[in-house]
Amino acid sequence: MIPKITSPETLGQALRAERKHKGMSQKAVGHSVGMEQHTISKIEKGNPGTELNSLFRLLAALDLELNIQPRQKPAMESTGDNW
Amino acid sequence: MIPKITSPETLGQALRAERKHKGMSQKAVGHSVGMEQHTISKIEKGNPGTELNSLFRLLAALDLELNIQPRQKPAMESTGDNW
DNA sequence: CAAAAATATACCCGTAACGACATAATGTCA
DNA sequence: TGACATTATGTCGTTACGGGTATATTTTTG
Repeated sequence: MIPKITSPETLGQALRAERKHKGMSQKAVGHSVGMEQHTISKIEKGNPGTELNSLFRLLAALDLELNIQPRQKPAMESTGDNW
Repeated sequence: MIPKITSPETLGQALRAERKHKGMSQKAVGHSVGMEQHTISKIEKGNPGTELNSLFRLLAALDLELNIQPRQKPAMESTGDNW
């Protein structure tokens, strides 16, 4: 359900989903672009200190590109809490 | 002409375009989210070491969100070349 | 269930981001 | 042209990334 990407956390979730969708492991993806497995792990977990450098290498590994767009509706949040 | 965003450089270009489009200065944008003007400058100039942290604060300042998508065609550039 | 694979953490180290502040280099406009 | 605004660049101190390596924890699969 395509999460809105507005934070390192949501970005990490989206990246993980894409990786899984391609059936690859963190190790495989990382090594394909010279990154350590633990770095991929941190990115997917939403590490806010991740560098663009790393982000774009990961995107390359997954054959993805980025886009920016106007923020959409606040869209009532999600992560499992059923208020 | 929406550049494909696949590197810190192209991301920086896109962000600068958006900021200009909104008629804001680096200082104004930065201060609105607690960032230094020189940090905005570096981001727009394509600093690969920029942290996601900073990126998302800037996106928030500009009221933008991110999206990931499959890489598009190598994209033979531009002006109507019908090849 | 056990064994194997995948992911999350941890530590050390070299490097660099960012805030804070300052200044130089450009750009804009009357 | 000069005054002002904007953007680029610099230093210092604090903090943390990411590579490298190792290990713990979780998930998958037979």
